[in-house]
Amino acid sequence: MARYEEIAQDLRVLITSGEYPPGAALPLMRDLAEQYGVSDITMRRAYGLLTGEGLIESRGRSGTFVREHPDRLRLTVRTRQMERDELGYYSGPETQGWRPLQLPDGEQTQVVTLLVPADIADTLGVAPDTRLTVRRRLIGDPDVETHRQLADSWLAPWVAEELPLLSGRTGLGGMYDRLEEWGSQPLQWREEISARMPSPEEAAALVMPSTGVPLLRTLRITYFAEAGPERVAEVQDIRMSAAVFALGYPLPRGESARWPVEPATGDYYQDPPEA
Amino acid sequence: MARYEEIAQDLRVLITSGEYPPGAALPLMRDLAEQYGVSDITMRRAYGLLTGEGLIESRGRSGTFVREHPDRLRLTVRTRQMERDELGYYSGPETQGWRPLQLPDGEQTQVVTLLVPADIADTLGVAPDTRLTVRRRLIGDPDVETHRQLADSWLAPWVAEELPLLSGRTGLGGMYDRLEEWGSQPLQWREEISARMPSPEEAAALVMPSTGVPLLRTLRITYFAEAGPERVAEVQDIRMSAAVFALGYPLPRGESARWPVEPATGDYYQDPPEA
DNA sequence: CAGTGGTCTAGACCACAAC
DNA sequence: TTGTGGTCTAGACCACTGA
Repeated sequence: MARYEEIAQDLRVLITSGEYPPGAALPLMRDLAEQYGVSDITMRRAYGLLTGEGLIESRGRSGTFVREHPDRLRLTVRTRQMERDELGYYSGPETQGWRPLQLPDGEQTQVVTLLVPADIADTLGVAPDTRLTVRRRLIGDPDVETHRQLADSWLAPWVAEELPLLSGRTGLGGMYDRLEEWGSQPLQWREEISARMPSPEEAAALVMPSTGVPLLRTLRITYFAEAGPERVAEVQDIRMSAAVFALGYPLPRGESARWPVEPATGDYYQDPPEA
Repeated sequence: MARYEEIAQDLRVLITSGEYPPGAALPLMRDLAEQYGVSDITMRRAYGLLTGEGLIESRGRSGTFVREHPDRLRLTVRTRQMERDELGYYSGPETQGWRPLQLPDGEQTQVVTLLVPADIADTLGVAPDTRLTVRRRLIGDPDVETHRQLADSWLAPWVAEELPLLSGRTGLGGMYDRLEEWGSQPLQWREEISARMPSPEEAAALVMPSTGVPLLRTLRITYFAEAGPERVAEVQDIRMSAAVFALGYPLPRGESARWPVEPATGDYYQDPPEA
């Protein structure tokens, strides 16, 4: 084990045992380096390791502290609201005050053409290197800056072709109604939850550290399945800080619904970074 | 922006634009350092940043590569099986071959007394610094070393007192039946999903990198609610690599079930690291 | 203005991978 | 054997925080 790993391990024990409780200040890097008889840089690596694990955080030039575990918002999906609403996010009493926020470019809704993330391409049934139009929104609590979610809506090409829905004043809520009329069958929804590290842009938009805290990601999939094989109409990609949110699902008693379980592909972020 | 961040950004663009596709080898650190006219260490930091984001990985001494996104297993819970089964994990056709694996100490089931993670203490209704007995298992596919889940079962103190269940040959499956008899009401289940970075021990047990890939975490909560306020009997803490697993939930049509939504507390790993 | 973390360099040695 | 990433050091300067 490398020296910096040993030191990190020492600190880990002190932190998880409660010696340094959440919020406590850690010793100065310089002091500890001297104590251990290692160089500045080696000590920094030890601290860096723990930062990457989400155990500690350095606050600018005022010290290094044990990370507090903030309360997490437990969110549940409400299907009925989803059917009416055009906002792609989790709702409930705790999200009453939520509204669209400004994206980095100053808009509330951004419509751009991007490379489709690998797992969404897979779900939509398009080639992995396809570019599609995506509708992006940032939604959250204007008063609590960390309570926000970034939501992308990807429409299947056949939907975009069949229905002139994206334009004008037809919200997504209206779209679901129209789709059901058009397909003469009810839509179904499912969600697939995963996690990965955020891109710098995502971290900035969601006001979360870009290291130590993962992104919790929900793919909300809208599809027809009643007649014949599954036909995916839309995939919403909802991203939020895993330090701030937890997602809840009731488990119905008895046999739960199932769907095809072919392996999904993973993804990593595909947003075009500003070069 | 620091020099190493600029360089990382350059590489990010090359990777997400497909210039360096998944699996491709990145230039040697030494070469790039020379090209950019920076020191070795600065270039290492740039690479380290991208590693922490999960974009690239270095394979020992054979080079640095763009991370492949492996197929993710999409898992669904089957409630019926859960009622019968004593194994705390997600099941379905793709987990047919799964069985208990050996924990680092060589056992299949480890029963130890540990500090309760903050969010589980909260759910169980015990003080944050309580120590409780936990039953730990590692379950997975013996043939695919990354297909594994680490599951801890925490019993509420009142359950441990009321029923002599932990000992002997009474599995958890049996426990649920007995609990329902005892309480003369059906048990209910819900799941709360979150993510955080793994501890080194968790990363080792789950055969995942300890950096760049988050841990996907499910709290499966067993409780009585029919008569009076909610009474939590057990919390299972199921952890898996977010690069390998995604969790799926069907959304029932209409009003979905709800439960109390007080903020949950966050957690970080509390396992006793070997000092 | 002192304290503290952030960045950067030049140079060195090691250990394992792949041939 | 060579290539490659991993680790470590001593020393320096910067920039923001907070008294």
